[in-house]
Amino acid sequence: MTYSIADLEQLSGIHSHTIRIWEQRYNALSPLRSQGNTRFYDDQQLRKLLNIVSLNKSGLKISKICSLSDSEIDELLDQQFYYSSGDKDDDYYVGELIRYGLAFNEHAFNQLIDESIDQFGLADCYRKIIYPLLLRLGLMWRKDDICPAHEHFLSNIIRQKIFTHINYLSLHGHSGQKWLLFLPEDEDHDIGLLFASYMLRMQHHHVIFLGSKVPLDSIKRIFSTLNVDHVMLFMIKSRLAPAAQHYIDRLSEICSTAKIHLAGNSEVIGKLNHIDHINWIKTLDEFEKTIASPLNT
Amino acid sequence: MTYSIADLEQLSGIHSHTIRIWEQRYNALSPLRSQGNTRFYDDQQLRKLLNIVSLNKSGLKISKICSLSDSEIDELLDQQFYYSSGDKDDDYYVGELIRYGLAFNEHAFNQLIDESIDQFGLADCYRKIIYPLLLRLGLMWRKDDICPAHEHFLSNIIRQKIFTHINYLSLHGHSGQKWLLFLPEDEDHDIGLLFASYMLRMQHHHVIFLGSKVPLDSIKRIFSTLNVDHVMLFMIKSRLAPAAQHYIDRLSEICSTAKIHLAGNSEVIGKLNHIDHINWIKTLDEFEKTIASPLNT
DNA sequence: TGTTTTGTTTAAATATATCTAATAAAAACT
DNA sequence: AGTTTTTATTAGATATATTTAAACAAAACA
Repeated sequence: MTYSIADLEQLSGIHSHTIRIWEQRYNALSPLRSQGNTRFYDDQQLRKLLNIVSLNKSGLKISKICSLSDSEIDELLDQQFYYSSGDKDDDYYVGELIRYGLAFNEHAFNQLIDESIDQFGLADCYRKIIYPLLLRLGLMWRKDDICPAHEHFLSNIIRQKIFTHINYLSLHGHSGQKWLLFLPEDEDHDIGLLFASYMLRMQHHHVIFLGSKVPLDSIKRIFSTLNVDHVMLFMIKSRLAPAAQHYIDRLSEICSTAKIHLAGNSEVIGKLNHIDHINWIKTLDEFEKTIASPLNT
Repeated sequence: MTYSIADLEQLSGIHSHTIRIWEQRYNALSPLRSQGNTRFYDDQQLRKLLNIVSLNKSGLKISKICSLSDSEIDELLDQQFYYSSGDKDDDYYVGELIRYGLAFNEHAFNQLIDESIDQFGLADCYRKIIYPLLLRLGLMWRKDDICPAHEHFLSNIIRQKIFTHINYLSLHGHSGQKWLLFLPEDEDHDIGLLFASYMLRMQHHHVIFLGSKVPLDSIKRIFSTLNVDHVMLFMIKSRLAPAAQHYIDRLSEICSTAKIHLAGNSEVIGKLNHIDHINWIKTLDEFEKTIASPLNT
């Protein structure tokens, strides 16, 4: 799998011009070249760019970042994420689960996660274990400690768990409000959305779950027939500000009769304009409060 | 969402040259044009192309197809798929489920599908109802009778059901052989693969399920550590023959120590060369026979 | 405020993709 | 076998994306 500089622009939210000048000035990336001298990039390079962007957003200067060795960058990335969750037991669970995942040991993974779901309930298990696990997986991918196969293996087991618990809840009637859940066309990671679906159902809300990669045009076609009170979506990927803005503007127009709830990449969401009418969900706690006491649309 | 002619080539398996000449000679498609006169296409046009290709593969001449009206094409498409399954009850189930899906009525859908799973078991329910339902959904999308939101809604409930039943099975120990299941990077539809995972687990096989969009590079990196006996994947999308061949050749090289099982689009698979070592699974029955009596690798 | 660092804009050149049109080759039909 | 239909190949022209390089603007910093 290789990427053009335009692909990198989309995936990182950094203009191609800037990517080039970082290369020229700081040797940030070392792209491969086609016969005709056009740059192209592999996963290794994509990861490096995402790491640079991430450290840059956390305050480091580009020149500084690019002067560091790979191992120094690794350390800084660790510092960004590996603050202890405060609870040693939780950290232990996460570590063990990842160990099992890397060994593709489904049986052991299942036992441990089932045990912790039994103990804490799915909601707290997600907060304490699954969510930190997913964060760490993302970081490990960026550090090249795991490959996509590991991530797919683990996320499908987690998907299985949440789906199973949602299935138990389908006995619940819904007395609450009507929520429409989906991800934009170019987003893949639906586990957070799936968990939101679970939480809403726990509170007896009525959920229409569409999952990932739903074209906005399709939402437009069906929206008026749905009579939903709330729309919830995640924007997780890095994006160029104008693209994100355009998407949210269109969404707002299409879903003007519902309250929109937006979660995800705060770097992207933070740069949006005209979102006073949108509920930006920054933490899981905020989300729980939102759904506990029904909002007025 | 719009597509370039190169996108259409990938999605339909028809060379861009041919797409252009079909337009010139038969007015097959009516692309939009950029300022600079470059063609681009919308979902409507993509569907039309896929319909034309499908009818063409079933034996009709291009010139004939393009002389037909939209409604005549619809009829022919129906004939291609709507042969009765032989059982009126099953057809009724499928129809009702789709009705509920179009209304986003999860409760009714759940009741009916749970009832039929209780009655037939998941395996027979898949064969009689879920699989025909998915086929019909695909056809309805191509006829523009449903939009992606409907398809996402329905397929996520079905995913929920299969995941739940797989979760029950995780108590099973595995005494059988070790299977690795995944889809190529550009494939989305994982329900068939998920069902295969269920069937294998029912037979006490050991399954490593990776799901959709796994890069082959990643398979390469982990394959040697896995010691799997079997690799199973689907190729569902239309592809250009050389691209499909290249993928299978690489896969064969990477997974040379395992038996490869391939299912999906017979138009694509049928054109492959050098696949004597690959088990082409053409029907569900064939698959069941394959996994009932362990193969020698 | 002045300096450094960083990101954006411009320009002209080149690479890549697409366009039209004509011809050749292959496949299907009679 | 000959005709029709369809697909593949070629060529030159144009559109779009990428390249380098320089100048400019904005932001960060001291």
